[in-house]
Amino acid sequence: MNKEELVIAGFRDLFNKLVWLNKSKMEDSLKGYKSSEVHCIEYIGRNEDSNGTKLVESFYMTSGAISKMTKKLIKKGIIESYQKPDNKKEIYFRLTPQGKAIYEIHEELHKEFQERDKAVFEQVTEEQFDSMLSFVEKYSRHLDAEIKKLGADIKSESRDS
Amino acid sequence: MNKEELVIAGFRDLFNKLVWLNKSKMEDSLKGYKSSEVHCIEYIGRNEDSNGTKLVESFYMTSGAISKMTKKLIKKGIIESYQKPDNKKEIYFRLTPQGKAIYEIHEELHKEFQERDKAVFEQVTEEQFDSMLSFVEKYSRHLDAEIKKLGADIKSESRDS
DNA sequence: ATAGTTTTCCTTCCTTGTCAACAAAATAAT
DNA sequence: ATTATTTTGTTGACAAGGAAGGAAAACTAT
Repeated sequence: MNKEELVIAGFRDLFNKLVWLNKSKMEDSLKGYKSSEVHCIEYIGRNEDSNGTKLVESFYMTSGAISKMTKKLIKKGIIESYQKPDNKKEIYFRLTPQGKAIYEIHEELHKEFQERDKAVFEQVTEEQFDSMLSFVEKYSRHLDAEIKKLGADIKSESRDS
Repeated sequence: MNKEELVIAGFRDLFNKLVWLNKSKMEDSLKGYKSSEVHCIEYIGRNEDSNGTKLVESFYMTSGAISKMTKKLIKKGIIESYQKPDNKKEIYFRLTPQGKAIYEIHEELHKEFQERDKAVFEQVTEEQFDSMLSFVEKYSRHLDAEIKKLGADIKSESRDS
């Protein structure tokens, strides 16, 4: 394995561990709420006027899945939907008081996780942070371009048929 | 968001993109095979004497899921199982010729992805690689320790009841 | 104005993964 | 040697997400 593969594989494994561990802790503290639901609550709590499309884009999930999840959260009384007077198509979401309570607990947990991992991050220098961030940014932009290309390909294909 | 969160969130988003994009390309080239199946083929192809437990550990999936996936792959004729003369419990897997063919195509695709992203990685210096790798390693070890702790917690809990 | 196109959201069916209970082999304890 | 515990793998009920197709609102040509 070259270094390129090592970095990718290393980060993938790291993320798997992190997600698994935090998920366990989360579902322990927030009993009754799944980590995917909490993730959704987090997003809606942080972003004013979230709607289905925004959730689809940031979660890399299909619109069908988002539709079902939001419906379930509404049924549970965790979020509520609303519309704007000049737009009858888009449906926005906001947290209910119950949702806000969960959001707060989640924030606390988040701080707990940071505290847990402090020892690791304390050893990272500013230069290392900046270097990693610049790498992430460059790679991310590159992939955006590739995804855009793929989108164009799909369109040109469908034009043939 | 502090730098710590930026790095984590940045990598998470980067990975989501990478997985989504490669998955699309993969299911385009290897029509009929799901990316999860290919992932499994890749692991079995690379690791001599893979068994269920090894797959569970490296995929962070439940043993039920692994059991079903391997059964499906056997049914499709992509992998085959075998046992060792001195152990009637453990079941090992290896690729069939058909599985090996898929493995080869996957390897080709992998090279294609590397070619696609070459421009990004060429800009990364040796020092940056090493710095990222050391970060991944440290963090990973830290999480291993935390996961171990959690395992101990679970055990002590069940001892109470 | 209105006819086509795109965006946004929903529904149904299917696949995949989790959970929990279980069985059998291997290992440990007495 | 016998019994208890752990490891390994399986199964069935259930939940989550994807795919495909559809409907209504919004946009964009004429």
